Amino acid sequence: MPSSTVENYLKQLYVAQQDAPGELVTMGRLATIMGVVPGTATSMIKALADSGLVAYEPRSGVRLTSGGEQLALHVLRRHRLVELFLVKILGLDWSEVHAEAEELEHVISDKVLQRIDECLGHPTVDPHGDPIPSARGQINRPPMYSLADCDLARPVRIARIVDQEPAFLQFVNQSGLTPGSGVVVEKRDPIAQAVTIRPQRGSTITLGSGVAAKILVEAT
Amino acid sequence: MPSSTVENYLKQLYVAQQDAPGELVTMGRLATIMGVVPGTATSMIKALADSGLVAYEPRSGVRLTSGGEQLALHVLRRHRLVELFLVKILGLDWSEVHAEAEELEHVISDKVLQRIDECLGHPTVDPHGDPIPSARGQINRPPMYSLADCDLARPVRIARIVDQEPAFLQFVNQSGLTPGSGVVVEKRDPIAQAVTIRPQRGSTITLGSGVAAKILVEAT
DNA sequence: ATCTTGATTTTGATTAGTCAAAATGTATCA
DNA sequence: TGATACATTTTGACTAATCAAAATCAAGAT
Repeated sequence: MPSSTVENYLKQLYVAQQDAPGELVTMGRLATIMGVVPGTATSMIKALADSGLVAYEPRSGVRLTSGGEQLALHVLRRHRLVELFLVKILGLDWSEVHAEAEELEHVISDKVLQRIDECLGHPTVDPHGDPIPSARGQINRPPMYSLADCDLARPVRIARIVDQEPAFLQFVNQSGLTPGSGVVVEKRDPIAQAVTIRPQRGSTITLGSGVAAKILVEAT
Repeated sequence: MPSSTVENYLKQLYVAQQDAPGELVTMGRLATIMGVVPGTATSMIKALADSGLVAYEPRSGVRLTSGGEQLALHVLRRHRLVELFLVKILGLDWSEVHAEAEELEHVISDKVLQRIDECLGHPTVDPHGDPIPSARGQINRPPMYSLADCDLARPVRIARIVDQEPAFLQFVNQSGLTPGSGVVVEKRDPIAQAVTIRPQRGSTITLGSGVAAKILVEAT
């Protein structure tokens, strides 16, 4: 059984790899993500490499092996199913479940996970719209546009929020931009780095383009 | 935040103290319960004593302080609410939830615990009949007789099973002796150390007195 | 009063995960 | 081609929790 620490390194490596597909994750980046000093990341990665979970290339970076990826996906599955469970069954708030799941993901047994999955009807996305890997580690990641790059004037549906900060999620909530809700991008001003949108319900809002890029949409 | 290890020591000290009220728990006993060598128990207890969670008397034993007891009760509350939750909401089997709760009890936040508690309607006993401490650390422990010492021929109700072994609990299940079910003790043979009982539904069974002592009952 | 026995405590080592700070590489810029 | 800047790795130290084995203590038996 991998420790919680190992599970966290693998999980974070997985999501870091998604951001820059094909590239190695540098030690500096990994250390920042994990909140440790770079030397700690180096020694941890060497241990993970010895267990065959990552491929480590000294002085250039690290990448998950397929074994490491399977484990990472399993952790991610637990995390996301737990999040949805906390929202749907226990009625916790959208914005706070990430932190809770961060702990629970390491102690949920396969049996409990299976019950949770059944109880939720084998869902495919969590409350933030993040895809839930299948029990066999399959994950489907349909290409998506964000409010920063989708078509103008065409109605779209919010599909995913790529930020787990409670404060940010609360803002998203109050602006009527939760996954599932409809919205139209009215205009973009590249100089002002601003995106003006009209939610289906709620008044017109202008977002900075950094924020707009964290809100993914799909065609209605 | 106390570590899982600390929480486990406190929890086990609490239950060990219940078995022999007023007495100190010896290092040997504690070591056996925790599955560590005696020296480990000694050094752990010294650390707990430094944090004010236990009162340690070298070479004679240890007892929880009131602070340590509050913490232990909090852990026990989480453990037992989680057990009931797993049975009632997720439909897990009676006999297997102890092991699951053993892990979950250390990572359930106050907020989640509160939702679980509400969701179950503020229950007072877990699936094995063990009392659930209140949020303020109150616990009511009504005096109880067991099948080994209650009145003969008087109908009683099974209230609590004092053993968490899955195999034992499955036996209890199959014998129709789950908490809530009715039973009559027909006779006891002190020489054979045997107790013969007739469950309300199910056929007459004879138990060894050690086993009978682990099944607590209350008047119907 | 001394011996023996068995529990308890102490000592020294180990593992996982971490940090601080020194040492080393690498890449870029002049 | 250096020199410099910055990332990376190494080294040494620390904490929590543990074990093995030696040392110590307390009590009862002789």
